[in-house]
Amino acid sequence: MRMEPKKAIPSMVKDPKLIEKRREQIVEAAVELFISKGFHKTTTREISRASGFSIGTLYEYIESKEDVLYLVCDAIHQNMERGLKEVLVNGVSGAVMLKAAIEGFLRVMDEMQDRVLLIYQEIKSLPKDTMKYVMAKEEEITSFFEEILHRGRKDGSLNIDEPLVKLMAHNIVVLGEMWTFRRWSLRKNYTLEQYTEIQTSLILHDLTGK
Amino acid sequence: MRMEPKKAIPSMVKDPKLIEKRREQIVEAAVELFISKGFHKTTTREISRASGFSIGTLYEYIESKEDVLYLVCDAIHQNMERGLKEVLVNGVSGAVMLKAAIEGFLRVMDEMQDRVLLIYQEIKSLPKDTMKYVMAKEEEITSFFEEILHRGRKDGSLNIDEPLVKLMAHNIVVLGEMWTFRRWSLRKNYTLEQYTEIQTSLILHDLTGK
Amino acid sequence: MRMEPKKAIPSMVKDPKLIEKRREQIVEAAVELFISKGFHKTTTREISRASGFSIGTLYEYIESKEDVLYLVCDAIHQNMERGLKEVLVNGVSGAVMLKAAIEGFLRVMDEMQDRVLLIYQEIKSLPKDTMKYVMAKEEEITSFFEEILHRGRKDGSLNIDEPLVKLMAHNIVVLGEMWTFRRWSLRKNYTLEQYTEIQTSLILHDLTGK
Amino acid sequence: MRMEPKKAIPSMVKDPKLIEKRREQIVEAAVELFISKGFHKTTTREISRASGFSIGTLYEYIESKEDVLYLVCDAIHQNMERGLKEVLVNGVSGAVMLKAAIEGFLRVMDEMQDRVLLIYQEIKSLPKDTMKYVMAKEEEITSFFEEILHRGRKDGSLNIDEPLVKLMAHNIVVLGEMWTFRRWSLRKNYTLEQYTEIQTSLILHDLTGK
DNA sequence: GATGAATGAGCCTTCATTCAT
DNA sequence: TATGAATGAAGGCTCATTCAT
Repeated sequence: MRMEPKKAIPSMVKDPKLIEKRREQIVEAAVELFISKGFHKTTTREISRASGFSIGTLYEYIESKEDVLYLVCDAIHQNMERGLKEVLVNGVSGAVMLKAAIEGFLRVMDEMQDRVLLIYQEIKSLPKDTMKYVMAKEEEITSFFEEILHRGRKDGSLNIDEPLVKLMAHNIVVLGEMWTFRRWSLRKNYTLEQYTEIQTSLILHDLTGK
Repeated sequence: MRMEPKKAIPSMVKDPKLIEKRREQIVEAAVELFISKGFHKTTTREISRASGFSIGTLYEYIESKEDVLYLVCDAIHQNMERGLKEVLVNGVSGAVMLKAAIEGFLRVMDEMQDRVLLIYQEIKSLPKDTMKYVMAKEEEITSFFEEILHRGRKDGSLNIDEPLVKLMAHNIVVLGEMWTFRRWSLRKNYTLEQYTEIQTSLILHDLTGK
Repeated sequence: MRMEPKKAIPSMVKDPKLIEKRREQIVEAAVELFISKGFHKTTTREISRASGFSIGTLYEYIESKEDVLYLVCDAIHQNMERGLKEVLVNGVSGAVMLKAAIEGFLRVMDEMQDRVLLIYQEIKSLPKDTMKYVMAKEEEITSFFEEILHRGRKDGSLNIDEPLVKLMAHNIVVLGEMWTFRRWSLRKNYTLEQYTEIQTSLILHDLTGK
Repeated sequence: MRMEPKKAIPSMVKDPKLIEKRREQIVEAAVELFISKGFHKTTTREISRASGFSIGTLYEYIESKEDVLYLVCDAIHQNMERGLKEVLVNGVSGAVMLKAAIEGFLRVMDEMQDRVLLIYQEIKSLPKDTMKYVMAKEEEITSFFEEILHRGRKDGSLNIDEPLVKLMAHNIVVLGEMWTFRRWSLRKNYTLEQYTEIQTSLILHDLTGK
């Protein structure tokens, strides 16, 4: 999984350690606020207050409110990536790996549902330019599954045509996202375990015939 | 497909015909604006101007900016419903009907992609109360596919367990939505026809074994 | 009691009977609204609705919202005058007449408290020009008591110097007004009868020594 | 004279000294504007401009336009209190004290006539809740005279029955207010000195027989 | 005469951002 | 580095008044 370049956000402060620390505070505060009130209804004052410092200080570490949104999206993606990497088991067939990856992915999506939803709903508020960085991350996650599918294709454990790989990877990712943004209905009818079990077996049925 | 009740938006104007006409103008203007700039960045003045009348007149037909968003969401859903209904063929098996419905649904989603996206991204800006009306519509669409699946189950043309019906309906709807909100990637790799063909065959493979 | 000239308010309508009728409707509706919400917070729409006709019709009988306020003030003053005139007894001494007049005046003020207050609080919203007409009415009421005092002075029943007459008249009128605009405190401690009794005896004590 | 609690108006600014200073500027500017144009016809922009800062800054020190009105009323009352306190002479009989108090009170009312009028005419524009604070001040002033009357009653210098005390205190206060809100007529006929002399002697005549 | 839809100036308030300390 | 007071453009909404029907 190749890492996408980050967007560099200028800061008035020199010390990189401090920048990192402060931005962590900002993100932690902002995530909660964005989730509960949305990006537009959250004020910079609220962000600075919840971050534990003044509005002036906030602007020492960012250049605009939208930077905070970028920082937040980026941090969320980082978390997702961490969760995905933990799931990877080596020395097994692509099929086995896929099953584990889907299960792990759905577990991560379940834990991060509010954050996933946040990205989906607020991404459009990013400047066109910045949005690309975030979309790239999204693509990265898709390619995570693409790679597993490829591996299974090569080792013969998965029965899938080349042109189908990309789409199937999308399907899997959407499976996870749908658990977050259709939760109002899905939760009423299925537990995470049930959901995982059914969706996994549908996918594997398609790809292995079993 | 049972119709959900609409939220009644009070108007200062008495003539219902006129209300309908003006609200159509409002919706037409607002959809474009919301799609291109987003709900929050669109001003009420812009809406009124694009609708062809003054800000005062706009407020004769709505009570708040959020009402416009509701009107827009409602109109979009109505269009979707119309599209879906046209697709229904009678006197055929559930399986055949499902295939046609998916194709038709994807066609509709493709035509309305911007609008579908709009609903997904701005729905959270609706007052909690109003949001329910819009979510109900969303559920309605899902149940459209649920009913087809049920019919196929009964006539034996579809092989699906009862508890799976709801989830499969969701899967199908998400299939359509994903064509709109992952278009940045899907379009690069698949045409609508390819997408339809692959997804339909995956679904039918799951449900008919063929 | 010489009548002050009224301000003439132009109307689009020719029939004077109709004008009078409509304006009565307007006043009746507006008084209630002004009392409960104040002049500024009452809209012309509300006035027309409460009057029983459309906003367009309202403006056939007035030229501005302030005209309504004038109409209202004028009607209230007319009522007060009517009340005062009823109180006048002839063929008695000035002292007896004064006692009766004060009692009657206080009764009228008690009955019309909300309206009296209304004039006091909203009079400043009248155009400078129009305000004069209303102030003149106020002066008229004062001179009502002035005349009684004069009569008592002449017939020897009241012991009062000429230059004191005007001030005493004012004092009496203010006595009545104070029952309306200090009611939040006076009502807690005195009934109208007690209030009347005390104030009357204070006045008469000053003017007759008894 | 027991002090009534003030209504606390939240401010975005932390420094209490600065808050006080800025609010003084606001009050100074707003009093003039309210007197000349009335509360409703004065805009917040005018207030901020006349205060010497921007509209944004104005709202750092208040939460709503009505807060300004409260601030203004409160400041006026404070001035009145200061004026009243200066008038108090100790070590004298209640009767002597009363005479001095009335004279002082009328002098204060004369100096502050526009402001007194302002309170009377705009108090109703305050939120019900806030109005109570202002009314309490009004009561406070009445009780200032009540106390003097009580003292005179106790030391035998004033001849007044207990139940009459409250009403007489009201009468005195109204005497002062009437000098402001009937000035259009009183000024034409009496100077402040004449007015004071006559009213004082009427009161004292009632209370001492002299 | 009556109606009521249309108008738009103008109001109060918010909030991202700056900059002197 | 940190602070927080100051700024003012901009936004949502109201309402007195007009005028075509």
